[in-house]
Amino acid sequence: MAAKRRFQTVKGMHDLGGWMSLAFAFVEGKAREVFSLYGYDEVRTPIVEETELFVRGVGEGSEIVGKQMYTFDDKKGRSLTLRPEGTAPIARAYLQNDWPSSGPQPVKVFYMGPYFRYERPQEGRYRQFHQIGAELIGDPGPYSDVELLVMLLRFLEELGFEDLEVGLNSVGDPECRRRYSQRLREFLEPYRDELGADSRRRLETNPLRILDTKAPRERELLEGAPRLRDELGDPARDHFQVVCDELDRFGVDFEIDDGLVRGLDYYTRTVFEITSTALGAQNAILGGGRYDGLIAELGGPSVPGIGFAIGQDRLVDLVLKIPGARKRLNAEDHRRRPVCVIPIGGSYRRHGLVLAQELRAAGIPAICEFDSLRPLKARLKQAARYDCRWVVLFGEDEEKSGEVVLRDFSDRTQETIPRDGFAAAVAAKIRPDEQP
RNA sequence: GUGGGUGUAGCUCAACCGGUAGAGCGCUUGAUUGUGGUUCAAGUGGUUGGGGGUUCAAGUCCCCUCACCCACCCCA
Repeated sequence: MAAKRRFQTVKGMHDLGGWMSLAFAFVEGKAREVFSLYGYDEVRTPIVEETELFVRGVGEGSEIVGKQMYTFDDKKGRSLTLRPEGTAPIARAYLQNDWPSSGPQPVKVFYMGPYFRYERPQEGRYRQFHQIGAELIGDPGPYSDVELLVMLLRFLEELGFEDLEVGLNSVGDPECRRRYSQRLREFLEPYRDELGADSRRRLETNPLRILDTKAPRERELLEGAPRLRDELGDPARDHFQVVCDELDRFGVDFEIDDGLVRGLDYYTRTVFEITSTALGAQNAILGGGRYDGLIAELGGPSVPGIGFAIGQDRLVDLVLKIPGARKRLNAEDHRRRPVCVIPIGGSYRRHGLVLAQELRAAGIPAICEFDSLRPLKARLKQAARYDCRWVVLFGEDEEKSGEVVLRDFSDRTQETIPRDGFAAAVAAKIRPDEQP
């Protein structure tokens, strides 16, 4: 009775294959390489956490906690949530595993993996998306901010990006924010009627978030608004000054963006974002900042931290748009299969298996086309589809003469070589060609 | 959550004002027996996303539903 049904991925979640998976692996490899250079270690935290972790960590008032979490009860009635972001789990791990006393200070870690947010999908925004992030926990000073940013930019450079827009701001300490929120509220109150419904609500709950509105009328109004930066207390102001000065000294091209306030409640002081105009509406490829109060909020000691999260899906989109990207990815593709072994005749299939094994033992990626009942023609076509450059043929004739046929697809030539030690001979032919 | 757009063969798309579905690519086989990427020939392909309605007749009109895409929102 069951009607034929075509299963497909859940809304907003996708299979990643072909160029996508290549680019994903490429980006991940570069992240490991570069972040390791800066002394960061990789960690992997569970994909599911206690719901309360995110409520406390990300903030009850945030959009994420408010309406975007995949939350469910397990069989014992515990409320669990698919992680919507990476920093709170890292903070949890920091406390749970007592990283402060089990390793060097400050703690430097990076991570990558899938994250989940229940939103309406669109370009660059998916329900399962992927982030690559790093966190530096335990140093309050501005030099850590600078180093983290320099590392980040180094990573992006290695990927082949030249001119990305780096936005920087300081959202100050909690006291500065409270003070400023009050001032902003007073400033906007007279224009209440000109604000959109969202902004009006934020006037009560979180006036800061009004700053990054896209509504033209609201942007106009904000032109004359007091600036958060002018409201910073001395410590926050000095901190930000050092960050800016040092970034200048490193030749980092950034822009101070007064409207840059991040959507997660835990941010303090330095916040940043890197955007690209090549991305469409979802133009932020990464964001981050300092979160000096987060660890304490989760019940730990008062320990400062700073980190960032890169939208891997968006990053990969951009990587694939870089001229020559595909060629570069192919060059780093470990999955290439240069040789295809084709045994001719049903009784030679087991020889195919053995020949292919010998090639692999010699370090040559090889596949075997076992379907010996099809015409040789069709099987050669398969070899071509696998992108193989070489084909090894072995059948009755070869067995008699103790040879194998090695065919080169690139120039349609072929030769016979002795069966014994053929893998070494093939390797010798291929290797020079393999070197870039 | 709110808008707008789109669903026809594995893929990209076509079908005038309703008349009962077509092309390219792909795939399979062949052009003498064991040789690919070109060419030629034949073949394979679809309950037009699903359900209901109007009509003599629906891919085409109406309603519902589902899915995908884009934007708002939000963020990575």
